[in-house]
Amino acid sequence: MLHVAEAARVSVATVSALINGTATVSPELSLRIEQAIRDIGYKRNAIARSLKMGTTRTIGLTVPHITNPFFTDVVSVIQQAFDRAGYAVMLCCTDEDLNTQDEQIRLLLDRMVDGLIVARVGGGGILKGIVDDANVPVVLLDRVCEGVDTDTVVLDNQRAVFDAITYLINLGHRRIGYITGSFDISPMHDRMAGYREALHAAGLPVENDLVRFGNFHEVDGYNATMQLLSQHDRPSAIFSANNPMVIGTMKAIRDIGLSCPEDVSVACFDDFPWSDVFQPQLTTVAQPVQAIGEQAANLLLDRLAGNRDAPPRKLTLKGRLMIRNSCRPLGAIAQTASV
Amino acid sequence: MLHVAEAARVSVATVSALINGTATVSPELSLRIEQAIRDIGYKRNAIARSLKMGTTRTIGLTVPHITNPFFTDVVSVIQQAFDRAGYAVMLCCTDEDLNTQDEQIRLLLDRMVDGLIVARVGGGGILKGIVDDANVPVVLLDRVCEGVDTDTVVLDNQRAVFDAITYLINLGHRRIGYITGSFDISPMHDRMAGYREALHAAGLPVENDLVRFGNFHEVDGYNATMQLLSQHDRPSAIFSANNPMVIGTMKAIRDIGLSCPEDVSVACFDDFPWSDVFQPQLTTVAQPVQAIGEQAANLLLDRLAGNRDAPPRKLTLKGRLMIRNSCRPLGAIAQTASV
DNA sequence: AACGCTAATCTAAACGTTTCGATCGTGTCA
DNA sequence: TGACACGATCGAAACGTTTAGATTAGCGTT
Repeated sequence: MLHVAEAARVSVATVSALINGTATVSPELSLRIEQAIRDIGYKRNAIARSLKMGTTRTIGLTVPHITNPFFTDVVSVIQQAFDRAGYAVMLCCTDEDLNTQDEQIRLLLDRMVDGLIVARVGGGGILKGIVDDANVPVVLLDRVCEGVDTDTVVLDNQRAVFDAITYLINLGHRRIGYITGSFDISPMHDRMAGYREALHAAGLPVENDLVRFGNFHEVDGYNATMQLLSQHDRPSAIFSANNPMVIGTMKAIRDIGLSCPEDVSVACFDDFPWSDVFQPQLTTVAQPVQAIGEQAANLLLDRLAGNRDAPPRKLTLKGRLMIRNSCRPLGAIAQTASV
Repeated sequence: MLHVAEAARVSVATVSALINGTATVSPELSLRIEQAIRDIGYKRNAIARSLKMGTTRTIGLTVPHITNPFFTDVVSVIQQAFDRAGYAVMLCCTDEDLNTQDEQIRLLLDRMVDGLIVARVGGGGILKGIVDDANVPVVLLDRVCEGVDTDTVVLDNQRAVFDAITYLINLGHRRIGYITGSFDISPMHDRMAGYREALHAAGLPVENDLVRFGNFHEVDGYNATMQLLSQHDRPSAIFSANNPMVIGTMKAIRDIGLSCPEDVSVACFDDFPWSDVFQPQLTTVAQPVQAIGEQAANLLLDRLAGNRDAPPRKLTLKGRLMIRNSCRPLGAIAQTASV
């Protein structure tokens, strides 16, 4: 900028005024300055600007896994929204690990991001402190956090799973296996509640033998399914509360010599673009990824636009059961409803 | 930092020296300073540091689509690598659009990223100028760029497709449809060359009717496949040069009332985690995503470590044909090789 | 006792912006 | 004609660091 000012024989203040339109500068000088900018190929240094202005026009976004199509879709939508608003996005993967998450958040804060969207992992961590400091606005995505009072976008997980399990029950299933991730994160907790609620509503018992834990990876789904299917009285249906794990479930069913949906019905959380066309076509709970991403972006953009003191807003969106052919009717019902 | 210095009754220079270990500071002052840092909860401002140091320890990464699992996987690996090295990653999606890409790159450069990894789109743009300026190191990923001479990691696309098409030919297929993206980007060009080469090697003609263009989206694959299959002499096999389009291909096959592999064999580029278990199990060309990501990261990290003047390094990796059951033997061969 | 050496610490300039307040013509009005 | 307002421009401080070079104190040598 100094060089531009010299070349145009004006002060840096005038150059800045012209660039930002913060003061009127005469047509004559404007011309000279613009010429100098072109000649020199000047580009404003955003770092210096950030330092002075105290804002980076950058937000931080952390997700547990970037290879999970659900997060990918949401990230994509958020990206586009902030892109339109002239913000850059720093994306971090926390790998479902609390320490990593804390580290990433610290990194982002050090870099003076203007806001944070967090699909958090685990319980605790530095998140609460950051939200309470209220210095940078935080939006929680997909996963709420007890004691952390800030803008939030979540799914009505309990209801979504309730619907899915009820669907299975209506098909005649009585022993329904359930594969969950750690209850540390709210969706897993709420989804489990949906499972229980549906069973209760149908007068069915919640059997510990039918619930298995996994850590969000394909291999965990595989192991959990193996355990479920090795039981003497194996479940006739399995619901996977998390999408990467369902691949493992399908592999386990195959490896054990069974097939879906003939021997075992399967449904899971999160939809896939290919679910419609490959067999079995998975029955899934589809999340409104577009809406989730947009709402999260809007909440944060609103805070960034200056609306700092509004009370925390909690948005709850509805999932949608996508019925396909991976669940088969059982018993008497099979006669009439078979595909 | 000023506050810390005052609280510890030392100069800011001493605080800086302690934090960075750039000079020895007495145990006594160290103690006082550390105490003050804790009391105040001081965090070094990375922006101010960047301004002074001329380095942000942040790199820019642009990909055409973040929802494409191939890029997702690669991004994930790159992320981890830079994470380990203490760098942050700014991820941008260019949406397969040259203008967007130029804008994103400018944005990243304004923010003083230390390096750039680009899975570029289209031809031309500002990329060449940036590489030639040699101010910030650039690594090209997945897609080379004529006239842009810099570090590159690509697949041997021609060979990979040659192998896949040859496999189809060996199964007895003679009319093989081919769905490609725009030749603006090198992989599409090279993959097409592999298609031609394989046909030539087998003494088969390259028929224009069998080649269709799409723009990397599912719907493009759908339309292209519809056209291919509506021909009077329809192909017995279809190869999709790009992974999102293959979903469209499968949908078109279904919608037109045919099935895979009975009526039409299908193979495509890029592997999926679910290919192993859903039917038909797609025969694919798997890219070594882990290696691609790691190599790209290493190339850039090496430049960032100071190795600036080494001549551009071009890495070419090999794809691997994953044979599953989406392609069926045709004619005489069918007798012996049928699954 | 004067000197030099070393280690510890500090002062102040710099990085590239933005912005407040000052300055300087110029034209208007009483 | 003098006072005044106004528009255009500028000088300089500030943002929070790093760092070169200055300063100081302590200590062993001669």
